[in-house]
Amino acid sequence: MFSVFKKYIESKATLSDDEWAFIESVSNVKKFRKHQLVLKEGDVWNFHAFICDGCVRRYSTDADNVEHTIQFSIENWWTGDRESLLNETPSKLNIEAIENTTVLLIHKDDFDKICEKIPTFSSIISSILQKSMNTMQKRIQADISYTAEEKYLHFLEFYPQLANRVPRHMLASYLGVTPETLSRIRKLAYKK
Amino acid sequence: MFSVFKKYIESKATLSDDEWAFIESVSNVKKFRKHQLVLKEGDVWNFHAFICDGCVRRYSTDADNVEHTIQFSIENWWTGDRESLLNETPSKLNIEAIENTTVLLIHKDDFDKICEKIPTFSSIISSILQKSMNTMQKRIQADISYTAEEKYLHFLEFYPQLANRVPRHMLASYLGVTPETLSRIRKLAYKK
DNA sequence: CCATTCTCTTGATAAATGTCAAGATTTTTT
DNA sequence: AAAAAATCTTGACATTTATCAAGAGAATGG
Repeated sequence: MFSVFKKYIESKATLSDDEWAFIESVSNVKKFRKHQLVLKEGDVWNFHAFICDGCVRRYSTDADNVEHTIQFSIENWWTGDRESLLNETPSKLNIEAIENTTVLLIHKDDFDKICEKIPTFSSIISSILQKSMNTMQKRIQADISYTAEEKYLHFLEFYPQLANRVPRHMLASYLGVTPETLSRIRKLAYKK
Repeated sequence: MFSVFKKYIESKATLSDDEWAFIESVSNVKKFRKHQLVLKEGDVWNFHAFICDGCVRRYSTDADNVEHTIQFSIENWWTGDRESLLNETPSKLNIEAIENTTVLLIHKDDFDKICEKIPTFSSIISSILQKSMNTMQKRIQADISYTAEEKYLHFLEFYPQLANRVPRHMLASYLGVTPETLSRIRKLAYKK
């Protein structure tokens, strides 16, 4: 599964064999069954995590025990809890495999070493961060501007692969509506 | 006004006189009157922008000409349009001074040079980016989890300085509700 | 393959928020 | 200081979304 990661990085820049050897030496490939937690609320998150295969969702649980899905991540995306990673505080999030999933984990200390040793890698990562910020900003824009129906259609447009892959009640919690509302929206959208 | 920026950076790390001289040589301090646009939709944004004094808001305008405030930034924060900066595409956003505002602008090419020459600076910036991502994520969580009233109270809690500084209709558009709804929420919140 | 559990949909009703219109208040301009 | 413009609030009503309850449908485990 390391090859998936290698292919992903090499689509952005070329690294030497030595560099790859180092990266591989600090990489851990771990498999999670559907429903297993990659990160459990309360634990400190110490990794950078790349999805080689499968699908996970990041979510928080509110005072009424309702789950709110912050993000879905599929193969060739990253996941994790940046807040816990950065501040070394217990995470307030859960990350759950919603399919059988293979994750490549690199401990943050090792990750920092890679970035130090390999400036190319470092700049790839920073460009990924930038893109990820753009994505988050678009999400915020959608959240404050759109009606529930518009949010759903927007999601379909931007993540068509995901719409059929994630359970609907999780999609509802991602969009910030109840499953019932999503169900009704879908019914209306079909008619059009 | 350069001193404000210097003080901000020096609260995080120390740079040499030479390094400061270089940074200052590529910095542009620009003043904006209340209501003036720092960035106009359609223009390409080429800068990194630090607010020395004042307050701006970043907003988009939707198909019905309704404005949606994405973020407020005051002194000691950054502003700009990362998407336009990164992709060199016309911006879809406006940035408006909502007070008389002083901004320190550094052209992206110069900014990249600073980061190359001064690794300390570069790592300060990347840690700021990380924090900013955490903030955005919390915003997303609030947007999908909270009722309008909770969003307002949450805003008061996290940005007490801002609540009295920004016009209410802009705050409403930041929270994703109409000015009328915000007005009613405030009335209820007082009673409690 | 059946039973159980989980997920999705539908209906009835309640609650939250939006829309439109008008008046009060504040700010800006002259 | 007065007039004009912009902002904020309030009321009546419409629309959207949530809640609760029930049943249909799908996935899961023995």
